[in-house]
Amino acid sequence: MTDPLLSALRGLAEPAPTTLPDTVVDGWVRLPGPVGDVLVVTSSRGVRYLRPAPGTDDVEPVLAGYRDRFARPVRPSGRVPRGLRPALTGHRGHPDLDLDGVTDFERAVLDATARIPAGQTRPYGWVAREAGRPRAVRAVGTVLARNPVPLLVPCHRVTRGDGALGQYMLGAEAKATLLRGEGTDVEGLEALAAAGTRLRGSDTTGIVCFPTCHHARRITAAHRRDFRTLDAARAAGYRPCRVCRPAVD
DNA sequence: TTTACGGCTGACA
DNA sequence: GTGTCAGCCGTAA
Repeated sequence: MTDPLLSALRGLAEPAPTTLPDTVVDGWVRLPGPVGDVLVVTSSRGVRYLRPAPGTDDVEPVLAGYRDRFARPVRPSGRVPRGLRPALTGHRGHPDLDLDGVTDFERAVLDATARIPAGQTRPYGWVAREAGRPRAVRAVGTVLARNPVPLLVPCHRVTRGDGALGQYMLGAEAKATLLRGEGTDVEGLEALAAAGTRLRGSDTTGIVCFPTCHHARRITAAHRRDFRTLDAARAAGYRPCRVCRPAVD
């Protein structure tokens, strides 16, 4: 005679049956991404997790990482959330995200990062300020290092304060590749960093921006003024751009 | 409760 | 210009 409880417990160790509703079990799918295949885990509410896919078919280490972090079961799924493919191929597309379980600070950091337009970059310090903790710059790096959904929350657009690209979960080279793919002039950024330029203003408007700000890029060479610090720009009579917000006024 | 740890930053040699 | 150090701060163990 079989003990029903033992039998049920044994069932827990088996792969989740495909008849389980999506609200209980999350599903993973492998998709091509801008720097190689990715594994994406989705709940009924949206994308929860994205990581580089292993070179082999053995996806178990990635799934184990997911279970460890979220304590939720996951099974293969053919379902691709709306907007995910376009988001991964550089087109407009914003799949729903399920950021359940992240702390308030983490959410604020991810939200701020998600507001950085494609083709532009912002420093860690900017993210910290936008997240409401201007001094938690280092902690922003920690949060982004464990971004559950890189590429979708574009942490590759967050750079060091001096303009250097900085580190990235998928490697510094991937960071540069992703930025180039979005039309960012990476070499130009590095040249600015080397020159100590952090802000760029227009002497016709008296406004300073981050160099990648859409407004900064329209300033003609004759009217361009580069600054090393915001204080220097202010001393010269410039005010921060209200779009890229190098500072709050 | 305490400690250690980072995708950082600014100051100083 | 480059290298080092201390400070910073939210998490996880």
